[in-house]
Parts: sequence; structure tokens; C-alpha cells
Amino acid sequence: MPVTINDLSRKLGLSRSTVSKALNDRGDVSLVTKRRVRQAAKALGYQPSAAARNLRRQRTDKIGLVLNYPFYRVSDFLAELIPGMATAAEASAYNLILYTSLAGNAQRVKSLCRSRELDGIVIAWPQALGETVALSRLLAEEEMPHIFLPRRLPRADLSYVATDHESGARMLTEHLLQLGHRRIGFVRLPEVYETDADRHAGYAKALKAAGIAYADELVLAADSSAADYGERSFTAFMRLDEPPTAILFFTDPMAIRALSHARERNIRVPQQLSIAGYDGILPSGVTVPSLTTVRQPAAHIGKLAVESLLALIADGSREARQHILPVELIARGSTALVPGLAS
Amino acid sequence: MPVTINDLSRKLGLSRSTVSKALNDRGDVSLVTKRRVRQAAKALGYQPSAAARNLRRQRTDKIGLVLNYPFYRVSDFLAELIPGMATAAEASAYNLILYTSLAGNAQRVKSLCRSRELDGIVIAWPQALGETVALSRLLAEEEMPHIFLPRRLPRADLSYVATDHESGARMLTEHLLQLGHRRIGFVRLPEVYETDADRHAGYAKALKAAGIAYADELVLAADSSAADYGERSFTAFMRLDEPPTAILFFTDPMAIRALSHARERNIRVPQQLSIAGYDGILPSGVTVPSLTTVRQPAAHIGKLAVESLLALIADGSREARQHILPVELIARGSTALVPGLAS
DNA sequence: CAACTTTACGAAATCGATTTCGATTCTGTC
DNA sequence: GACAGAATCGAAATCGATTTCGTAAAGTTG
Repeated sequence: MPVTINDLSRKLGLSRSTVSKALNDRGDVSLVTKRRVRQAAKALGYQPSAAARNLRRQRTDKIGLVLNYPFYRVSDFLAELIPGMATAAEASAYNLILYTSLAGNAQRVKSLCRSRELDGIVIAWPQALGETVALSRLLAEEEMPHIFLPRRLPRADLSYVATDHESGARMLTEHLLQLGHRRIGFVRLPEVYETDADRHAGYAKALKAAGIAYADELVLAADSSAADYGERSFTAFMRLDEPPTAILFFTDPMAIRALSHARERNIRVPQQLSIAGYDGILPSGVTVPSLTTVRQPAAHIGKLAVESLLALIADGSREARQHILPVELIARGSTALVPGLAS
Repeated sequence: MPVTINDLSRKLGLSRSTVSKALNDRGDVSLVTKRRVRQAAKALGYQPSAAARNLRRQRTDKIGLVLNYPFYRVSDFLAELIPGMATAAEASAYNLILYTSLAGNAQRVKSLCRSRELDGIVIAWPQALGETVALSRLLAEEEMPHIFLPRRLPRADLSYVATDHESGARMLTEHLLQLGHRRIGFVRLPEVYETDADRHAGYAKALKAAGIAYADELVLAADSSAADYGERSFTAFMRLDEPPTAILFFTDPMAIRALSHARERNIRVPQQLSIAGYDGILPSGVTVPSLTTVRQPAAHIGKLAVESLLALIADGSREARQHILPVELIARGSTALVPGLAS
């Protein structure tokens, strides 16, 4: 049997109240007594029962992360995000609980809230805006502080941490423009979330700023999110009368597939064609040539999400917290000067 | 304010005891009453308070995963392992709590145990056997069911889930032997844990079974765990009078570094030299040539670890549970017939 | 020195469930 | 119709802390 506060109080000849107050450093206990209590607590290895404490204080010092299975695809992101969140939580004396089989089931999220085992929730599952708004309302009704990840949401009342995909796409495009490219292919994703629109906007704005006309035939939308659209879009681009000299792929896996497809067709990258990806997953660093891409600071996202959530908890969820983090352009070997300009 | 069992009992005109027993499907409540109670609970959206329930039942239905920072290196492994564990836990109505800043600090682990917020712990941090044994004893004293990950431990009283690195190394070696290689280099790690000894044993046994003498000059021990030992050992091997025709690297990052080093020196892989790695991280699939390696079933390890731990919890931790999972040989483009035999 | 304030501590309520045990009602049997 | 036993239900204890409020002792003030 573990030692409880009763054992401590009995051994010290003090009441439970005094022991509790001494350990929690309240004002109405003398310094001498505090010292005595603390020494005894240390000697007996006393640690308050989490359950009893949670029940009485109506808080658990725990936050939840609700994950969705599809996220597995971006394993690098997850492997950084999750420990990053846990570490940030622990730095503030909180802990992180993982939920992998809750996503998409609002009813079970509601039950989770009502069991009051969490002080706040981070929601990381991709869904349409309408569902996000509905979920947020449900959580608000349950008075559960919450924050969404990792997407920018076009509503002032929703809290989220996202990355600036528009500027990411813009940086990539400008990078290629500086290398002399004028015909730049762009591959979008079919699932039209904000990320796609953002990246596309970044691409379009960079072109416009450079005074280059937007060409419809240079923008393809994948009909599936599978990596093999990398090859298919590649082929489609090459069939154009005037093919692009550089291609931006929406995801690294697509770009990597395109790389090997180019190799098979004896198209040299980057000498004849520049290729870039997006996300900065680990494999992008070891392809030949290594892939130019954009990387999200996953650990930082996690840290910021946790800190924002804790702020919401402390605030009584007064106002929404929104953060958009900059992304990092990683210029590597798969992009180079446009063929005509090469020395 | 959320609805409590008192609200329910008042609304139904029943005592708290009866309501509780009805919801927990005890025998001494009539079917009619059970139905009434359940309908009311559903209608009011009643969910028992986790804290109150934990306090009374002296269990939390939660397990912990204590992670160590160095594990970040093998991000693929983590990204599969952690969600795998969480999912397995949820399948048994448990949840997973992450601890990233506890590893190496036995005192804090002890405090964690005494706060009784966990029913069991999975320890995933690399350490010397002596420390593992000491930690296990500490946990046993606290009556905390626990299991170690992901290493084989040479003690009958410790519970663990590991993978069979001996057979992994053996499979790799035999794969090369079948391709006609007779001089096979092997790069060990300096931190001498069981994994290293196991893999080395697998290598040695495969050679012996094939009737090939073990050559000391073909086995190098890295003086650091850094990936750049991939290049250094590569260079050392190539300086031998009779260099190996194939090299087994202890980790994928080393092997990948060796691949690009070979490319720079115009040594064609696999035509002139075969190279293999270990761990099956994602990047190994996209190198040119793609890397022959061995993959650990991380999600499966996590699932099995959780299931074993839950069994220990149910058992009252009677006897240690030990599992050694098979690994998978992934033969890819970096290994081929020995040069002399090539057609 | 009376009146008042401050200091230090304890009794008891409370958080919200589960569980034990006792009381009552109902059923069935002879 | 009496009685044993089964079926239902509730009162109260319990889990282990925190917090409110009351009280006695000590200190302060004019």
C-alpha cells in the first residue's frame, strides 16, 4: 500500500489539512511546520494520489492529442510532432494522452469531454471546414479548450497552429524564377483543403510579381492523393508542345516518384529539368539528386500548439489563438539553372 | 456543470448505488430498472467522472510510455511505434500517456509510480543491462507492471518485446552468400548493447554454416554512432589488400552515406560492390540504388508490448513475458551477384 | 490591560463515483 | 397461511486529496 496523506498526518501528529497546506505552500502554515512536513514527506516517499487530487481540484493536468490514421503517411512529421508536444507539455507539468481511434467520431469526443479526464484537446485530423466548425462548437459547449492542427482556418473564432503554405509555395516558385525558369509546372492535390489553395495562391502570386502570365496547362490537379500521380502528371507535362522546365509537386513522395521516372526516361535532373517537392520528409534528403523542398517545423508546431492550448486553459478560453509559422525552403540538388541559361 | 450520478439518481428517483450498479451491469438490479437508468443516462449524456472512478477503483485504465530523446533518430520507428501502441491500448479501453523527459531519472519514475496515475509502464530507453535490472527492481517494489522495449534482455525475470536481430543479420549475410559473395565486410556499433552482439552473432553463424573463415580485418567497430562512420569504414575496407565485395552496415544512415561515397569514387553499386543497411527507414527505399536492408515491424512491436503489459496487469504481474519478433529482409537494388560471377 | 488583529492549526464538507451490507418485497412451497 | 429464499433496492462507508471556516493562542495597539 502506498503512503497517503493520512499516514503522513498521523505520523506527524498534524491534521490532514495542515499537511496538505504545508505541501502546497499555503500561507497559513508556519515555516517550521512546513519544513517538518516536507522532510517527512520526502522520507516516506509520499506522492499525492493523482486521482484524489484530480477529483478535488477538477482538473487533471493532462491534455489530449486526437490523431487520425491517415497522418501515418507523413511519418516524419508525426515523429517530430508527438514527442515535441509531449515535451512541451511536460515543461509545464502537464502530460499528453494520445487518441488514435477517435477521429471522425464526434460522439466519442463528446464522451471524452464529459469524463473530464482532460483539461484541453489538440485536434489533428483533416476534415472539411464545416465539420471543423461543428466540432469546435461541440467542444465549446462542453467547455473544453481546444486547438486545431496543422491547418489555417478562415474563421476568427477558431484556435489553430498552422504553417504558412502560401509563402512556402511562393518561396519555391521564386527560387525557380531566380534560376531563370519561366515555365513552371504545378501539381495540386484533389482534396481541396486550405493547404492546397494556399500553396496555389503562393505559386500564382510569385508568377504575377515576376510579370509572368499564369498558364492553365501548367497546373494539374491530381485525381488521387497517391504518389503515383507523380509519374502521371510528369507524363502529362512532357506531352505539352512547350513542356515546363521545372515542376513543383505538392508532396515529396510525388516528386520522388517523378525523379525516378525522369531517370528511366533519361531526362537528367536538374540539368534538363528541375523538380521540387513539399514537406521535407527524410527521404527527400537522400535521393539522387537530393530534392529541393519545403520543410515544416513539426517540433515547433507541436510546442506552440501545446503552449497555446495551455494559455487557453489558463484564460478560461477567452479568445482564439492563431499562429502561422514560417516554413523553410531547402534548396538542394534537384533544382538548377534553366537549360538555356546553363553555362 | 456536467451531469453527475447524483443528478441522474435524483431525476430517476433511485439511489446512487442502484444507478451505479445498473450502469455497471451488476446482478442485483432488475432488468426494467437497468433499462430506465441507461435510457436516462443516454438522454442526459451522462459520463462518469474519470477522477472519481479512478479514485474509487484504484486503477486508471492508462498506461505510460517512457521515451528517450535519442530515439528521435529513428523517426520512422517512432512514428509507427507510438500510434501502434496507442491504438492497441484503445482497443482494450486503455489510453497511452507519453513521457519524454523522464528517461534516465529513476527518482522521477518512482514519483510517477507513487502518484498512481498509471496501471503499467512501457520503458523504451536504451541503457546498460545493470541499470535496466535496477529500474525493473524499483518498478517491482512499487508494484508497477512494466515491460521493456525494444531489446532482448538476457534475464528470465524481465519482460520485454524485442526483434530477432541475430536472424536479421543472418538473413542479410545469407542473402549475400547466395549471391556468391565470400568476403563480406561488417560494421559494428561501438555502444555494445545486445543488439550489436546479436547481429554480429548472426553474421558469424551464417559464415560458419557456409564454411567460410571469419576474417578479423573484415569486421570494423565504429568509434562513434554517427552516420559518417559509413564513409570512414568504407575507406578502411577499400584500403585492404583484398577488399570485401559486399559490406553490411549496422544502420541505414551509415549505409546511405557509404552509397554516396561510393558514387563519388565511381565505384558502381551493386555491380562492383554490394551494400546493405539495417532498420529499413523510409529513406532506404528511395536511394539510388535502393538499399537492401532489414526492417523491424514497429507497429507490431508496439501492439505486442501493450498487449503483454495488459496481460501483466491482469495477471498481477505473475511471470515475465518475453517476445522476440521476426524481422523482415528487404532485398533491393544495392545488392547483386558478386563481380566475378556477373554475366 | 482591554480590544483588536494576526498567526497557526484542525474539523468538517466536498469532489463523484463504487461497494458492502442490511432491509424490504416478492415468489414459491408445503 | 407461514416461512425460506431470491430478487431489488438504498444507506452509508470509502477512495485520498483540497478547501472553507471556525477557534485558540499569540502579538499588537493605544
